[in-house]
Amino acid sequence: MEKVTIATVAVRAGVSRQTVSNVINTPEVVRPETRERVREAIASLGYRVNQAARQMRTGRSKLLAVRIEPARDGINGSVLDRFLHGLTDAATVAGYRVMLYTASGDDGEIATYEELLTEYDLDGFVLTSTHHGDPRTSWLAERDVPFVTFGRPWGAPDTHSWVDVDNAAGTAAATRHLLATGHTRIGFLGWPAGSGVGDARREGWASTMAEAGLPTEDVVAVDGVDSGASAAERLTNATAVVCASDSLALGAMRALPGRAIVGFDDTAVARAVGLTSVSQPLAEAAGRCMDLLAELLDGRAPTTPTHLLLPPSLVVRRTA
Amino acid sequence: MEKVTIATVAVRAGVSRQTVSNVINTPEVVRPETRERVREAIASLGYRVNQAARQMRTGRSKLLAVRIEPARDGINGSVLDRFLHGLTDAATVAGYRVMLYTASGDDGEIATYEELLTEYDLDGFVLTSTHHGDPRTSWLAERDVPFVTFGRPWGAPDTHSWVDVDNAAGTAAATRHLLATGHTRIGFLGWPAGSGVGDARREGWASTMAEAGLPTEDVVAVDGVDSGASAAERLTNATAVVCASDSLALGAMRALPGRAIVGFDDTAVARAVGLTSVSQPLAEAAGRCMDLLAELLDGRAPTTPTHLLLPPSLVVRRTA
DNA sequence: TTGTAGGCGTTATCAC
DNA sequence: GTGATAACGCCTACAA
Repeated sequence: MEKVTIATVAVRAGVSRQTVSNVINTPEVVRPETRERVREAIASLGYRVNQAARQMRTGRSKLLAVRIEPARDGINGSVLDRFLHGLTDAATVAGYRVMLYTASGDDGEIATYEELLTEYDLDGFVLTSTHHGDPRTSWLAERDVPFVTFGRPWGAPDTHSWVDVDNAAGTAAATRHLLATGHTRIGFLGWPAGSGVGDARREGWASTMAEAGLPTEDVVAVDGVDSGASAAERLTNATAVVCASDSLALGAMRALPGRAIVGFDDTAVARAVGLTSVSQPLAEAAGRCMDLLAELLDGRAPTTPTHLLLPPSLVVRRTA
Repeated sequence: MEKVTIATVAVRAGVSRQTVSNVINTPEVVRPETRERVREAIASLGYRVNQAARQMRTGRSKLLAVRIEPARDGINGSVLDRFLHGLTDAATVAGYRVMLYTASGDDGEIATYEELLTEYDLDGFVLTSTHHGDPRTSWLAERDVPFVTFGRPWGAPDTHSWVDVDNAAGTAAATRHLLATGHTRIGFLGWPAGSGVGDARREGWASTMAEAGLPTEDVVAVDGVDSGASAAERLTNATAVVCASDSLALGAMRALPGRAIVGFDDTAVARAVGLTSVSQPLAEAAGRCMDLLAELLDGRAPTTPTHLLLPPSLVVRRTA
């Protein structure tokens, strides 16, 4: 299999290399019959552009990067997994490829940006796990590197485009479901205050309870099954519990057998044990991230950043 | 931040571009003092090679590709996740980057190989989920594309290098552990015969039982918690059950409360519910894959392919 | 040991 | 509408 370049195609179609390039990049500028002839040559030769050569000229690599994190607690690791899959799919459709990197800490990640940017000319980044005081976004923004975050910029100004899941809507839906099934003493098992995601999940439950005019009871635990179990034991009145994660929910199931429990993230664990859980639309979120990033990369992005809050859905199983 | 090329460095160090290139690629050919001067220039300018330009000349992209699969059953999705993380880490150390792709079916994957190879000049592939009648390895081998598989070539000749986890050793260890804790009637809950991995997992249990001179009892179910539960109910004599996966084990836990159960894969679910399980050394497997691939890419691979069988370990928790 | 010349495949520019 | 030319940054000859 000989190497097929734009020159090979040009010879076959009886045109110049430039005309072939035009057919690929700006077809409307080529006469239809010529265009057709070139296209046939491309197809019959199985020609494909050489991205490295193109990149040398255009400075664009058609490459995106995402960080793959160690599955922390483990239970929630699959969330990133599903997001990555969706992103890879969406990127392919949009003509991009996804590159992986690992990094420890925000500074390490920023160092990696520099490497990736100068060595591979990366076109853009998708950031996950945004958090309070996140230095990554401003670093990228200062250098005009296109990026989108999956997760809103907690505590920072909304100066870039992001996609997020409406965490509060998720726990609100869970709470409404429990109300509809007759519960009135619905507790909440959450994370310590301060994490944006965790606070939003608590808020969805709290506001729904307030609307219903019902008293609330909530406890706090670091994420984990065992810590969730011991915290749940302090929920003495509740007949039902909304939890900030499936890990906590699992703990609650153990500590409070027989009560209605709802988790968050719809992880494999939830499916396995029949735990009702709030499911994030990860594939859609990934697709939207790609859409926004593509806009940025094509220079057709609106001047004001876009913010997308996607509604999660409740997957009802045995526990509620 | 101006663009720093090899020419910038050359000017700064007062040498020719070629000398800079030599310092980077064949330092031993440059006089030590010159070398040092060039290195200082590189450091102070923050120079990094442009991979696209290098690739144009050398034909090597320093890029590897791995497929990211949709988390099938879900429970076992995290296995790939952890492997990917390890691979990304190992690749970075070896000077490579990992690119992701998705594909449906073996043919779709092969089509993707062509694209990746011609468009991005990929240096090599790491394949996962090898199976009987896998057409991917021969396609790659015929075209002399460097690759390594994580998972041995079931039913096909061992003509390429691979890394795998010794599945039989895992269930054997689980069985020995159960024997040591006093069980004699140890059943097996496995997948239908025909999958290489599943058969190996059964074999480890069966041979250990045979060595101990004990009678065996085993049932079969497609992977899943519910199917595992109903199959487990047919294990009437066993006081302990070794399972081919954590999903099946979860089913067994439900169907046979109080009996000793061991799962396989040490997924998040196992940690969450306290299931004793066989843990695969995924980070190490990924590292080995990278090592073997690097050998291949550097042309310093032995003429006969390398096969690595890594021992898993048993993580003992509450259920056994 | 160091420097010079040429070209990898593509596209932007500017003639025709 | 089409084609010639140069340039992107690097590396491999080869020459000095």
